[in-house]
Amino acid sequence: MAMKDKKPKRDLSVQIAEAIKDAIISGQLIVDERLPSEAELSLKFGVSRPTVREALKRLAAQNLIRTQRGATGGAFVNRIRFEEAYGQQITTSTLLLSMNEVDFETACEARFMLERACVTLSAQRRTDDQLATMRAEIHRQAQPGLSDEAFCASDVAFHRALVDGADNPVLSYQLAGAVEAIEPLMNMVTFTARNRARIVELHTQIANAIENHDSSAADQALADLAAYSVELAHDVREARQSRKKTTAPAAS
Amino acid sequence: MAMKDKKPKRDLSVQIAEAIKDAIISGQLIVDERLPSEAELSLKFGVSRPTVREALKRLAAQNLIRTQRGATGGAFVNRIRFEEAYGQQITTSTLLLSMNEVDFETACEARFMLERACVTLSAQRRTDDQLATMRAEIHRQAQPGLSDEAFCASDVAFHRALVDGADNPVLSYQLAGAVEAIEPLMNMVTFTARNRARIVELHTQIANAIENHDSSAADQALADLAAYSVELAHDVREARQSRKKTTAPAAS
DNA sequence: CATTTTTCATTTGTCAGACATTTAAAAGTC
DNA sequence: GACTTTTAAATGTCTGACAAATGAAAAATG
Repeated sequence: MAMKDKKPKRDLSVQIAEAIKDAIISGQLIVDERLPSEAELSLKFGVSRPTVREALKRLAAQNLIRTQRGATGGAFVNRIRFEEAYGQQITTSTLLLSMNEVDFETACEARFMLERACVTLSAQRRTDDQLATMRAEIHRQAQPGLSDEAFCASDVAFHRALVDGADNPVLSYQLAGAVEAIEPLMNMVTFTARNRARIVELHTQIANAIENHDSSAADQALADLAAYSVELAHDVREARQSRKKTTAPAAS
Repeated sequence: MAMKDKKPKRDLSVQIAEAIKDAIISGQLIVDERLPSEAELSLKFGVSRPTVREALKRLAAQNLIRTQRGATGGAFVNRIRFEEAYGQQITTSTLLLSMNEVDFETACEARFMLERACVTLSAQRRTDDQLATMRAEIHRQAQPGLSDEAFCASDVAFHRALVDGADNPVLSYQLAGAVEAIEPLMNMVTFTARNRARIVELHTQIANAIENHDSSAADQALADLAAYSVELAHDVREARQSRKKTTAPAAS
């Protein structure tokens, strides 16, 4: 006898949320279309209004619908925009990393490999405005009194401009998660003046290559930056481990 | 006077959900930690239990928590796993594409640029098992009686194996969205025998390059496949437009 | 008639209390 | 000790109600 191994008994609000979600994905419900009112949905699914509401809240949390109060209010199918999708992407990526499923090297490798996929296009398509942003961030990074957090934030802004230079929102969307999610890990690094000088140097190489529409030079500079980031993280980890040995010895 | 433009009045369940979410992201609540019961949360936030429940359902929809009934039950912080994150990623990517925010060329470009970021690593690290999977899918794709859907599914499986060859879960996670989300668009293409032969040929080139650990050859073959995909989609669009002209003439 | 104001019905947001169901631990039984 | 029963705690669901928002219709006003 075939067992239905996935559905011992699923919560009603989950079932309802999935039914509506499928209707949206399959196109039965189109963008900006109004769903039936909660009372109508209660009748339709044969459940109480709180249950329907929990289902709708699940969908709202995924940005699939928005709700509006008032006479002509209700729940409407949401057009998912990149801005909102960014947020979800960043949250998920951040948690995936912070929950120890991924070590720094792996995340860093993924981030730079993805970014290298962009620079080829960025070298071809970058606008003067995006280039100016990159230059401005480099200039900021070279200033002496900058805090580590501000340095990292500028680093993110630099790479954001670099990625946006590819002029492909799908790439920007994907990279947003990869670049920003790694920022907290980067923030644990204490950058020495020498580290910063090297990073600024590499950033300048990238900007120069982008300015000259030189894809391969940009790719090479980014590869160097990737290697240097891993190296830095490696040093940090070693320093931490030696500190650990000092505080908790006899771990052979 | 400075207006608080973002917070005219946010719903209580949203506020509570965000408070808990921040606690999770900031590490105040760690993985598998139990949240207070719904009754306790009601007291703590000064709201009713249904409101707390709606907040918890929002978090559950984002896979941030799971709930369990019974004496030792409650809401627990979820360890986000790649498998679950895949699902969200694919859903979001699919909707972003299907809601017309993105045209096929853009999505296709992003997908193949990202995939090219993987093949370098795949060429270095692929296991014999992954290579065998790729060969098997190629063999399936070459069979004559295959439906378009099955051909596309095999295409996805092939690229999935290719991506997994990079042995980097973060890359696999990112690519899963890009590759699978585009499948519905690919399914609209009716593949002729000649199309398939060309795709199989390119897949074989990729597999050969991966087998020989030849990164640049793999990259080149994938670039060719990208160009061919865009070409195919272009033909499909033209055919559709000419069909449109036939049914609605006088469009110059 | 045109315009402004008021009223009003609709819909979501929130609350209170209750019962059903599930689950594991505690108590009881052999 | 091993097994069964009871019990308490927690989520899941229901009912009914009121509050708040909001647009539209109705009424008042010029």
